Amino acid sequence: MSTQAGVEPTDAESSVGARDRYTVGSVARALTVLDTVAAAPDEGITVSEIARTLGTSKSTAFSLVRTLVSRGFLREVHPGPRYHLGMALVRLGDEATRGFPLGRVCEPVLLQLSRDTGLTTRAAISDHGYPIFIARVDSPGAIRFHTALGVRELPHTSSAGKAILSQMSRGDVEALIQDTGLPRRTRKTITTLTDLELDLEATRRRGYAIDDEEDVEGVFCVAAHFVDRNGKVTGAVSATGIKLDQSARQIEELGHAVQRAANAVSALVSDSGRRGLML
Amino acid sequence: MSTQAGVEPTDAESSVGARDRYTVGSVARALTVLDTVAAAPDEGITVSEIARTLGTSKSTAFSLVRTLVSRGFLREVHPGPRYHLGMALVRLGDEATRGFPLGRVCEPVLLQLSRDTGLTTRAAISDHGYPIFIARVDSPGAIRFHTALGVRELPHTSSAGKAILSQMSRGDVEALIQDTGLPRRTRKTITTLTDLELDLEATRRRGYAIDDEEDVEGVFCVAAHFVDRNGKVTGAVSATGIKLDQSARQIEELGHAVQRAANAVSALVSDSGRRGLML
DNA sequence: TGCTATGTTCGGCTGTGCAGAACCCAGTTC
DNA sequence: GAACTGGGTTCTGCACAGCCGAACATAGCA
Repeated sequence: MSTQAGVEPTDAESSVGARDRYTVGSVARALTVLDTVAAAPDEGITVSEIARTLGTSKSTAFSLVRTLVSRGFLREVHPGPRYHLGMALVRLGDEATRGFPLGRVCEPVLLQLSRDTGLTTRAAISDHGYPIFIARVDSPGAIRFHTALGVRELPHTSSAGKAILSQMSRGDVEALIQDTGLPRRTRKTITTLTDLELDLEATRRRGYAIDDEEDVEGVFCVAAHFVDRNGKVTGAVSATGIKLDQSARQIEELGHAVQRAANAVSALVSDSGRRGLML
Repeated sequence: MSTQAGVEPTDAESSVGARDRYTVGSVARALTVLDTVAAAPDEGITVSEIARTLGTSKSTAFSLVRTLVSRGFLREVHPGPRYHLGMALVRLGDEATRGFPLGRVCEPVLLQLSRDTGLTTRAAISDHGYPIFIARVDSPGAIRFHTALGVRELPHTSSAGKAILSQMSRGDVEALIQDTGLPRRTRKTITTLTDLELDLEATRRRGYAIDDEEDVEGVFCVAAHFVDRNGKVTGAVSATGIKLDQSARQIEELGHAVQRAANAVSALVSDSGRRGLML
């Protein structure tokens, strides 16, 4: 219950390290290189910049980069040697998604929902209450949201997160919020526990969650949770578009469409006899 | 021109190593772990198995795995600790595809083509003549091909490869075939240079390439190349389905649909003012 | 022509990552 | 239930691999 104590398990994992005595340093460094390159702007990143963010010498960063390049995890783009993520990551990423059958199961549903609504649609799995998006179908329109896959989003600012939270017990929600807090993202972000409880109650009543510019200004989002064969909440389906003063009726229609999609996913999940669908 | 000489650049990259003096061993080992896990069957792989395929001690493999797990590149699935590719690879893979804008550009076109034909559609870029698929839209139907992204396919067994080859000079094609050979995949695979030349000539005449069970038994595939703003061939669009005695008319219609899609990609590529679209 | 940025190469010291052995633990088999 | 056979985990010590720093090459800029 109380948080101030907390035995002392947070000691080692304070910084990025998480060195649990078996961590091999150079590998951890190399992985950090990958993260660094991923976070770099579109035009790529130089060895020197990598060395700076890693806090290592240029020659060390150079060796790591060369190793990653030789295996296709990074690619060198001239001029002025700049590095991008490589083909091997496309390959492994594609393969990794196969490990989450849920994503593949959702895809046709997302496709249909995207066609019906004209919006970008996504599916998230619940990682202890946090939504992690694992599948996406971009809207046919020109507007592109930079919606990353595989990252743990905040539970209280995304509609998918709130759809998941709405099905958790009050105690679990409070415990989760203890950990993560309620950081503000926009002026409309929910920042108090009572407001969150109210919103979750409303979500339960109407059957779908709404994110009205609470995560990103100008972005509107609706989501509904889905369950596995045992009724356990495993994730949510969401549709995202730009905020343009939708009428209450439009929102309701959208909400129901998303709900139908989520139900379809629930059915497909129960259907696919294979247990698994882990996480 | 001649291939037999070849200064001596193939010395070091003989085995998997490619240790160009700056390679850091433990990182290379860790990357091999990722490849190993990726190649493992769906139910995952154990530390011991990894150690065996790596040819290292259990404890070494254990350290590497722990490091990768702590960073989310692998995930542990009980019971009987088995490892799968992790969420970080989904994230980086998704991010990596952003580095190939071509993929994102193609997506709506592939979506449309998939809707029109009911088939799985893909886009490949040409890596020195070899096709590498970087985008895919699965067919809505139940049949799923295991079509991996990011892997270098054989040029002579895939329709995308032949579509690309058909636009290369005879000399370049011969040089390429010298390197890769014409390995047989099915009983219908083209295995002689003259047959290949004939097929490429036919491809040029009709404007699209056909793979009639030449790569996988029972799989039929049609592809057309696309070009960048300078007219340089940068890749191909393909549609894949099961072979079911399509009529000549049906094949022709399919071919033209794929051609239209490829032309659409060419237009979009030239259109998107940004040079880049590298590789 | 300097100046400062980059990438690249080298050699030497130190620390770390490796192997191996020992230890658990769970499931089989007799 | 004992013996056996996998698995995973822990520990120690040594050798060498991986770091750093310094030096060099090169490119852009004032």
